[in-house]
Amino acid sequence: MASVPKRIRRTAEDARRQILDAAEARMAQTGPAGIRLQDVAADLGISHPVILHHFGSREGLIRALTNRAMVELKDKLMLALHAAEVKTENILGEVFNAFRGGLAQRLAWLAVAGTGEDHAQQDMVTLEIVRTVHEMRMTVAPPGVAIDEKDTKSIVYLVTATAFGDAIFGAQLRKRAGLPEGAAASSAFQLWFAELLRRHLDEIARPVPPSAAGEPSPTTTPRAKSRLPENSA
Amino acid sequence: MASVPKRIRRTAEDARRQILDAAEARMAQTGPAGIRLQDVAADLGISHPVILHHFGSREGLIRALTNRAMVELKDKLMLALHAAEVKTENILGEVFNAFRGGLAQRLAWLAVAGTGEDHAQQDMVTLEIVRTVHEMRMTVAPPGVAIDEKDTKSIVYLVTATAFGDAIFGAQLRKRAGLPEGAAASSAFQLWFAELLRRHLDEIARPVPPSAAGEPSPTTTPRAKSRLPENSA
DNA sequence: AAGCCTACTTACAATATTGTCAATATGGCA
DNA sequence: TGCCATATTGACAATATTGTAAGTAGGCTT
Repeated sequence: MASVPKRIRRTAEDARRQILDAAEARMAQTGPAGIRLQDVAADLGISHPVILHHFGSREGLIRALTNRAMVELKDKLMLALHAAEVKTENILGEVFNAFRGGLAQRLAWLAVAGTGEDHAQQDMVTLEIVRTVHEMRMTVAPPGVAIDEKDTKSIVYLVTATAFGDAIFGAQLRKRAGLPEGAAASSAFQLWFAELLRRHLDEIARPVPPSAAGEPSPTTTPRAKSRLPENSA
Repeated sequence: MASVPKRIRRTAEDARRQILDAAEARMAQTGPAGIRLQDVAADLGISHPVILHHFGSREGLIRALTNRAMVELKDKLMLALHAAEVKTENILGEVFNAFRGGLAQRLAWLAVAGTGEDHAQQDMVTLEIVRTVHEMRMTVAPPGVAIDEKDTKSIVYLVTATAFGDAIFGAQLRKRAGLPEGAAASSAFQLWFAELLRRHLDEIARPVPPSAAGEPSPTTTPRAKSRLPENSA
């Protein structure tokens, strides 16, 4: 009768991974407030001090969760960027794909749930992303076209902010704005946004004589003013 | 000695307003988790059951907070739209101004903090915004150009999502992406984004023959496909 | 097979936080 | 001036949740 094993002893690595998985799943359902040690432990069939044993505190769990999400984002982005290779047209689509699967929403929630300290890991990941994107852009750029690193940083910023905003408020805003819901709608928005961005990239890639930085004629297609504004201060 | 009034008796309206102000201020400092009845009450020098008396529950307080923020957003947007009037160039700048002062961040936090029910008020506000924006666009549009309401809805969605993403992750992302911080940086980003959007609006305003709705040629400048994608499903 | 490391458990502590209830006093109003 | 509605208070209840401590047991090494 008592063939039920009283205890399952995992390796520390396995335990950590399973706990992170459970916490992630719970957060996906109930939002960041749903990460309660007792509940997460219950989902795994363990007692909640196990979580404290492996992560030190609830904050430690959230930190680990955030770090893992950041690494996942980085890996997906790197994969996407290298998959697109020189085919510039597809890069943006690949990048948007990297944010899919609730990853952006997870990161957004974690950013709100966290108390906001110890961003060392996240900072490193972000810098690596910016660096890689910039190298990609310089590789792709036709000779004679200088890519401003500020421009890369701004693009990374815009894409990230938009993806996050879309992830958090997507469902609510779409419903309230009267747009259809579901994955198709989000995908359609991403296509539209990618098109918008690609237009900017096309203009960057076009070499402009340095003296022609005047005002764009508003009636014709505004092709000048392609660079991002120089951030003063 | 005891000239200190033992009790200050406010009107119900005043009490509600003061409580909302205090909760708002506290949230601005400590995030959405900082809205604790005891702390908010302490800031006002009252006891925490007063809050429960006026708002029923903590959820009620957060609902009221959200509603007030939504109304504030609506008022600011309406003011901005009517201030810009027919001058299309400035509309986007005005709209971005409406999101300033931490309003977007407040709304974003509230969206995360709330349990997500009873969106009636917010839905009404959103619909009114969409309706007003659409009327503005139809007024401004040159004769012979039909403005698709789906396009308006998508634009409202994009602007809102981006403003929210910028509000939540702005500071963090800017720092991590290596962009300068401060109001100037945010303003520069808003200028750049407004420019991006204006380009889209310019293309919309250009009347297209209805038969030219085919596939865009990928190699040349993608000038077709200017409308937002039709959302299937 | 013995022993050790440590993952795991049970029980408990500590605290914070929302919410209830009866009593009080305050300002308007008759 | 006296009454009344209700804003406000203080004390208490209920519960949830993080964290601690000491002991137990599982599996790997020797």
